[in-house]
Amino acid sequence: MTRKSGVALWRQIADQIRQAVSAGTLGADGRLPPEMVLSERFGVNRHTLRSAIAALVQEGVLRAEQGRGTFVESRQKLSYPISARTRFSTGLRSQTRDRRSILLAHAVEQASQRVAEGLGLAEGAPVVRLETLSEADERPVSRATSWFDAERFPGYAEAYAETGSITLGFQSYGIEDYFRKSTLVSARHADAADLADLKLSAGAIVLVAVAVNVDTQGLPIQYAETRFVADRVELSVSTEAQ
Amino acid sequence: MTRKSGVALWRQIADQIRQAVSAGTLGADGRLPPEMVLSERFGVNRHTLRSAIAALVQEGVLRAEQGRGTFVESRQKLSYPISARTRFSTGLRSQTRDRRSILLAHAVEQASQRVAEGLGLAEGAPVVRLETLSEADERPVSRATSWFDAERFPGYAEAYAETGSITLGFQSYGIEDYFRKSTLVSARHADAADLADLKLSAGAIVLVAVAVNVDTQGLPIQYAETRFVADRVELSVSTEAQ
DNA sequence: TATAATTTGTTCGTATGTATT
DNA sequence: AAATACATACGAACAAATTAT
Repeated sequence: MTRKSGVALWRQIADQIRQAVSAGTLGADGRLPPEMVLSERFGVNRHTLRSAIAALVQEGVLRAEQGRGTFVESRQKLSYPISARTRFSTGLRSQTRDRRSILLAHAVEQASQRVAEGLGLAEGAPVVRLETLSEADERPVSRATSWFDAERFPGYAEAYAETGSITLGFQSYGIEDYFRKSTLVSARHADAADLADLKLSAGAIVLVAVAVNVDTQGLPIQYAETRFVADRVELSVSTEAQ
Repeated sequence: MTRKSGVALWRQIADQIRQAVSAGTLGADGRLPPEMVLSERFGVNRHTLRSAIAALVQEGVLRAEQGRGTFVESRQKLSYPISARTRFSTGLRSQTRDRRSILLAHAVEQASQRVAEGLGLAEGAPVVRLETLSEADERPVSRATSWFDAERFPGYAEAYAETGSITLGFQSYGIEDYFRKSTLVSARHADAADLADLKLSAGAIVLVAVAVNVDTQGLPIQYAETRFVADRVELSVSTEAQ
């Protein structure tokens, strides 16, 4: 194993273990092999391997018990559906008990070129911006920034704050139904803000979904950029029966 | 900025710059501020900043010219459509001139539980495995592992090698049309094999798409796991008009 | 054209973190 | 626990290429 890549050896090993565990090629029975075995398998010193395990214990991926062994903390990935009927609030309801969204901040601002394009507005048009955080089982899952046309939805932030839901927020403006038009999915390292909001450690990955929702007439009503914690979430695209 | 996180300072800075550039908050005019300015802005020594820039130059994100400055190499992301009619070969045709797929290896093996489930076969049933690499403009874009029912498609690897296309390979078995049934999208750090095949540097991210294709009767005919270079690819999900 | 200013590239030295033995 | 080797980070100065005056 080489160093010099800018990533310490213990973190490289930690990443490999995290991945092998999630792929099921390591600790499939819930238990990791002894440190000596692992250190030989990865070709590193036991000290280095222990640093990696310590980091994963800190992250909540593993649990080490003196004299017994190291165990996998079961953490199934949340599967987030993406379809024409995608709703941010309903997608994960069945998979987790305690799920909630938190409104971190909101403001009225001028639409950037990107936002204006997504909402079909002129650049600089007034838009409402919502910053929200979603948690499942007491742990952060996603961090979203949404924009709405401020002329059509004045005070949308308040409507959202009262109802606690995007869908219910729209209902107070007479919108009974809406559809997901498009979703662009990419992935990148979490930035400083994401690291703080989503309580991640350096080097963590976020899945980024840029989505446009439209009303029944096909007019854009929401432009959103959601950052999902890649370790905890997968996106499920169903394309059958069209 | 802290060290000791297991990720070198220069790499943290590199990640920040890469992201700021792609977000347009840095080098929007195609030119980066001088090293002295950047090193002060990020609160690091000029050496450290230069290491970060060197890594991004190596990656192809930036270009440095002595005496002139450091410039942004425009590299638009390839947008890969995901829909019921998704074809691996046709998706990117319009966005790039030189695109090709390379068959790295193939074998007949016994279906693992995961593969068997995807193809609707019994665990241990014989399957054909294809290892392929896709390039666009001389650079690796994706690395895929595909499985096919060996009883229904004996010698599929040869059919693929001759035609150079999944779609044409199916045609030699009388399958004129097929559909993408489902796609699971996740993201992770590239593993050692991905780093080598996709010519990436440590810490790089891959978008993983696990897909099932079905024939017109709805029977699974292909189970595939594709790793896309996250820096170069975004997945585009269209969900309108259902 | 000549010179100064700007900007990237290189070379010292020193201190600390990381990994192995 | 200690010794050793390498990678990372900072500081200062100088060299080389380009641009502005």
